[in-house]
Amino acid sequence: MANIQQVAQKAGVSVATVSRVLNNNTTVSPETRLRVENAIKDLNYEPSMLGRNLRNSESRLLLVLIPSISNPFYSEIINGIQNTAIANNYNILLCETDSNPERENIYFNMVKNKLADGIISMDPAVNMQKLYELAENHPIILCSEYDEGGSLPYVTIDSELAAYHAVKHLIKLGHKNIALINSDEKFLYARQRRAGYEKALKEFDIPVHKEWIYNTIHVDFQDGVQAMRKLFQSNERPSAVFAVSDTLAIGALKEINVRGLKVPEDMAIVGFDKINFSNMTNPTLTTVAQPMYEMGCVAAGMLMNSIKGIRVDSIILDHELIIRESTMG
Amino acid sequence: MANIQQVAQKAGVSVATVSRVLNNNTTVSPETRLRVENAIKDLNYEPSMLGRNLRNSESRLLLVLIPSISNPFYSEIINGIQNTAIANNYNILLCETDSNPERENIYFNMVKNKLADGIISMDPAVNMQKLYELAENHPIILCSEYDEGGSLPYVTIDSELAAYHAVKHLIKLGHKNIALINSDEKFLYARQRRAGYEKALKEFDIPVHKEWIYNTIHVDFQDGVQAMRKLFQSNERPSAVFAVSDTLAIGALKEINVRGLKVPEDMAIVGFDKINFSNMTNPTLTTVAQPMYEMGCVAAGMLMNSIKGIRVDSIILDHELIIRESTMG
DNA sequence: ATTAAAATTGTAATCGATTACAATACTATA
DNA sequence: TATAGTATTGTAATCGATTACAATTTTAAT
Repeated sequence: MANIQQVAQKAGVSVATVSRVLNNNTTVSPETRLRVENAIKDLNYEPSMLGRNLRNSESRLLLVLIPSISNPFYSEIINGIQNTAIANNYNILLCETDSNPERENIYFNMVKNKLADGIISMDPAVNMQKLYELAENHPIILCSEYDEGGSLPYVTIDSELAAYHAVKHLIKLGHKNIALINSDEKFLYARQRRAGYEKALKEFDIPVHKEWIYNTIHVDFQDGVQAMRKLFQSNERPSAVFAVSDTLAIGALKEINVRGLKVPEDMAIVGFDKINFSNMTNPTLTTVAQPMYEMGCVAAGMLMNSIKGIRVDSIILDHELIIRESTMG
Repeated sequence: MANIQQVAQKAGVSVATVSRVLNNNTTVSPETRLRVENAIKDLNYEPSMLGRNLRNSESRLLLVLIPSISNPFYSEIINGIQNTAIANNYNILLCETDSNPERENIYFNMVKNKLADGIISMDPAVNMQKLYELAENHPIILCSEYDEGGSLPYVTIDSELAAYHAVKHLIKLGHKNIALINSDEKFLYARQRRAGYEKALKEFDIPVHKEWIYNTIHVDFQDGVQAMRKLFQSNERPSAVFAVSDTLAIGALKEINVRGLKVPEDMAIVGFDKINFSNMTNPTLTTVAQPMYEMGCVAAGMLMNSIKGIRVDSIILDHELIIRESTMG
């Protein structure tokens, strides 16, 4: 592997000139440029990022923290982040925390060790204290998740409003007995979605049934199944369910099907996230779409600005209710 | 941010000694070690990977090429790769090609630029010619996909045998009219799975119906739906379908449901891959499991060995038939 | 022809680590 | 005590780029 010295020698110039050609920023005479370019081709030279990064004190890598790679919710966000990053000569280091603090630590250290220039965190279970410590010296953006009243910049949607819209949609369809399958309310988004749920009910003078609110431990398919089982055990059976994630909704759907009931005739369902699979179920799932791709792009843009030293402000993006078969037959 | 010089000064030693403490390889006297460790703590020092990587001529990053992040098939493999990498002080650069040659080029350049130490490719549409060029100077492992008769080391399963087992399972259940939803046969795995399908039929003296073999363009849900529609148009309707991917199978399942038919009573289905969602459909999907996590671990191990200069041999792992509701009611 | 200004190129320091080799300090043995 | 052997530490080169500053060449204006 040739290095910049060898190119310089071959072209009969100094390394500075080669570097100038490489970064075509300062003036290099056309003839010299040509000589250098030929030398580069002849030697099959590729500049080493190791040298460049050390000199520039940057890795041009963005650390992206997600709880789990297999959660399809993050796919499109990651796409947006990655495309934006690449367009700006950055790349991403996708890291799965499994909500495991040790893992998290490894990743935080990567930033301290300059292996990454900044962080986009999408982990709702992230250790906020450590994140703030890190934020003193490194750019950090929260994506989808955020810290209410905190000082870390974020991109997200208005979860309360989105939940409100989802539940209102069910009410407009004539449903009064609407259950909520929520995740653990230690998560901000869970509290907000519950607030939106209750707000819609109150607006239409529908009392809130504690019995019809179920909190799951995780946000997996099986939790949805479990939740639905519980709801079937309640005294009066609800006629509709709002689940705060598609995966939960799909679990609920399965349990309803297993009992021989029809969606939406016997039980309507609304999910949340518009994951790919929500379109593949039978019936297809009504859900709330977050602008995931855009969210990823915005988050990446914010982080890169922050790295450049530009101050960034938090952004709240619009959601959209996607009405499909699970509520409209 | 403190650097190694400052630590050395604070501890009253040379940078060499600090480096020795950092890598605790050569002998450092206990007292000196303590002084250095204290200086490290006092200064909140974190070694820079930029300096280390340049000096060591390595990035300790493994490039992982996948066609699409949102394809759940890769999740577990990636998990395996990442865990193995981290355990060995490596990390992964997860790159989505979208089967786009330009994108691919960007990633290949990252290796040439020393931003990554090697490649694990899982992209069936990868440009083999370029991969071989790259392989002259950089370690490359193929995972799941491979190049028949080629010289690149790979980890995979025996696709033909797996397909054979899947179809045999259907035959043992009494099916004779078995359709095949295959992907584009430009892919090796597609040709192999077709071979397995035909082998099973021949073994039981069942003729191969051209009409019942459908090749999709992509491997998405909608392709499965389309394929099933076509199969419903054939003169004699098959009683079972073997789809070479779960996503296709789930598409087929949807189309069968839409027509008011029951799985497996009216039509049995076998998928391939055991993606997470294959367990969440109604009915749950009989499928062929590849040992994905293990495959990822093995691939990562092979790549790291290859980087170390150790010669590695290709490996074929075992598959497993997962019998669920879509064939057994 | 002279000279100031502009364009081009080179020299050498620098980023932050690792490590071969040299130098020094310590220990044990005769 | 002298000395060989071992343990510990330091010096300085090195990885491969970038860039401030200096030096040189070219251009243009008088």
